[in-house]
Amino acid sequence: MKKSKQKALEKKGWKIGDTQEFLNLSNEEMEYIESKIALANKLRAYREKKGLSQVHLANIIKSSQSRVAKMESGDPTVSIDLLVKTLYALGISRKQIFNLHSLGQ
Amino acid sequence: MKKSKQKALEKKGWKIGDTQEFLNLSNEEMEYIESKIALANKLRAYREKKGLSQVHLANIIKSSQSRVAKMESGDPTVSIDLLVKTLYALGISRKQIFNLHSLGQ
DNA sequence: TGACTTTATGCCAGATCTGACATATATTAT
DNA sequence: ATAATATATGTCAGATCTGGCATAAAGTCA
Repeated sequence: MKKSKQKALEKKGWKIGDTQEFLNLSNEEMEYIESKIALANKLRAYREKKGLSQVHLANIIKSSQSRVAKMESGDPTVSIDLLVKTLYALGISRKQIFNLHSLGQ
Repeated sequence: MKKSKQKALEKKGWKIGDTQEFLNLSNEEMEYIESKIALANKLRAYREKKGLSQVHLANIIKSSQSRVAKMESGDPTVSIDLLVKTLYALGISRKQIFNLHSLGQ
């Protein structure tokens, strides 16, 4: 893993510890973190595409501007659940987020 | 929404309330619940494909059999985060779960 | 049948997440 | 430059989630 990437993640608030510990981040952990960051990027892109401010989006989902900022920055205190719920609130479809088949109803 | 679907969700522990309230479940809420159930189904399919019991999987991810059972049944007390982390622990790739582009590193 | 394995359900203390607030730092327009 | 708007960061009480335990129910096999 590149040092630049470590710096980027640490800046986002992920407590990595020393380099040794960082290098030992398991693939699962990296996949999870990168999933969150990718969802965060998707959220920001959609919000901006709709011309909404973070305050406006916060009102729509009944949250706060600070939480929206944290969602979009990939803050470790934000769950994938919150990101997914927010993307749905913006009108994104399930197929646009997940590679999941229908429930076969 | 079909009555049969309501029954199925209520059996899983989703507190829907009366029919009126159920009918008012927003699209976002339905998308969210169905996303979780789809991930739950995916998890069970992968675990069984690998020939693992819930106990074995619980050991791998350092959790408990009961939590694995709840994950696979779409229990409301299980987060998408936990489902995603568990899928990654089983070796599923990000692309297999999300329609997300790489972070462009 | 009954022993054995697996999965499901209920519960709870401790851990994590959330909304909200305050405040700081951009960014934009004049 | 400075006012106005937008975004970022820190904190915390209350809400939600998690692992683990106990126990029930369901499935498997001799």
